[in-house]
Amino acid sequence: MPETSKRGRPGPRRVLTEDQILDAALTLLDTGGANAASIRGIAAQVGVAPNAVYTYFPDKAAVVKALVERLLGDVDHGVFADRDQPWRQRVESLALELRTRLSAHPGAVPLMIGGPMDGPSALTLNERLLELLADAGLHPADAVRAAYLLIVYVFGSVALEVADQHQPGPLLPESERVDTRVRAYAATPAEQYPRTAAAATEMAGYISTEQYLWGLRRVLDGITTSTAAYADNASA
Amino acid sequence: MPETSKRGRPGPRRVLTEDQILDAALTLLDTGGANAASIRGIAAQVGVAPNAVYTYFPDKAAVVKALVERLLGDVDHGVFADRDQPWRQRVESLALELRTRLSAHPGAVPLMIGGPMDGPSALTLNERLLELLADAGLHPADAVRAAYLLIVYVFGSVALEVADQHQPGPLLPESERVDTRVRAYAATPAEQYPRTAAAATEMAGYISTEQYLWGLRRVLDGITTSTAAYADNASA
DNA sequence: ACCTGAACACCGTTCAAGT
DNA sequence: ACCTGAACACCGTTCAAGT
Repeated sequence: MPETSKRGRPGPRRVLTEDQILDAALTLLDTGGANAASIRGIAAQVGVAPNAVYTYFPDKAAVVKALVERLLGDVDHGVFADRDQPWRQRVESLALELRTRLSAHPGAVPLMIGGPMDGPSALTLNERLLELLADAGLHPADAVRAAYLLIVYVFGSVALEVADQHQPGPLLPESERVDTRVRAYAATPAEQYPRTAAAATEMAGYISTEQYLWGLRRVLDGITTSTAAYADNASA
Repeated sequence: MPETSKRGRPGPRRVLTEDQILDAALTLLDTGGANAASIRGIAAQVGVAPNAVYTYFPDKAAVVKALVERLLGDVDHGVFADRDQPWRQRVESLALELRTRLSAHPGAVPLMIGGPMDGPSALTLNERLLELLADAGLHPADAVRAAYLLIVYVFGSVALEVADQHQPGPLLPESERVDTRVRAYAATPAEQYPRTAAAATEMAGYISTEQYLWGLRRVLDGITTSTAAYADNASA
């Protein structure tokens, strides 16, 4: 909340906005990885002294929290809001949208899962997911557990995917992503790890989004078979 | 590998071992959280100058890597090795063992998922999991995908659980763990997040291990219903 | 070969100014 | 009220010694 003038005289002028600071943090994150978003780096990026940042945020944790809040707030709720769509389709849309948003800023992912996601955007997302699962016919108790399972799967997948990339910077193109894992598997001695080594050839044509959706569908299958969920969709 | 004497004269003596350094790192991690394992802190802990650590490890990343390797190496393979047990039971045993090991050092969890898990212990674990799923009757291609799904679930669960705890130090006792989430949910305004707020009362008696096993079983259900896995176990 | 002191280039954060 | 320079207590890492 910028609040350009709150009372009396505004002082020698507020030369920045919170959003500019978050923009700078995101830029540093995108180019230098999770550790690049330093207070001093941000300050340099926006052209103020390091301690000027403390006029806008009480400490670095608050900057990170606000950044996470903004990123989660950017999630497009429209793609899974249509209640005429089959519920599994809606969950897949949500999961893909979330993954796309998170993958856009890999450097921010460790910051997200580094602390509790309890901001308004996270709560809203949780609320929408509970609504979706209620639409699916799940009892409230099941919906709560299922929602958490889905959150774990989505964030866990993205976190491991980001972790498997050694360098900072943008995530590799789709075609090379699972390849990181394949290469690691292929490099293992086949005598000691026969199945892992064999998996490398097995996974030759894999695409990371396919693996992501395969796992998501298994999770949805599990939820469907063990709850009162309306099984509106064949599994692929 | 300590290698007390490799050739000629050993120099003015090797006053430490790699293991002592890792012990010190773990101690700091356990008491001060993920950021407490600094090279300088470790050096102080073991009583040497900071740069002495660089005789044993090339840089901090190598220390972290060795620590992760050791923690994953501590996983007891015996608990899921028995091939006479139903395969789902064996997966549950593995998942619980892994969770116990990881939860024992919450400060190390961000370090684990902060980089690729491609050490010998991680590969061995992967190999054992592939064997287990082969025993279950899965085709190799399915086994590879299912193994990755299970890895994502286990590490994602532990990572989010650790993240939900604000303070460093040991993980809260079992009875208070999901409570952290319950409290966050209960604090939300019911008008804006009715389902999330209702979930708080729904989850009143939840135990974190129960939620963990519930999710794991849904994942196993999903794997069973969509592959050639031998369905040897009723779902709970 | 191993350890040390000293230094360099960083951090986050605080404090006493200046406007 | 907002920004600054200076400082404090930290980092990881390197380098030139000493033994």
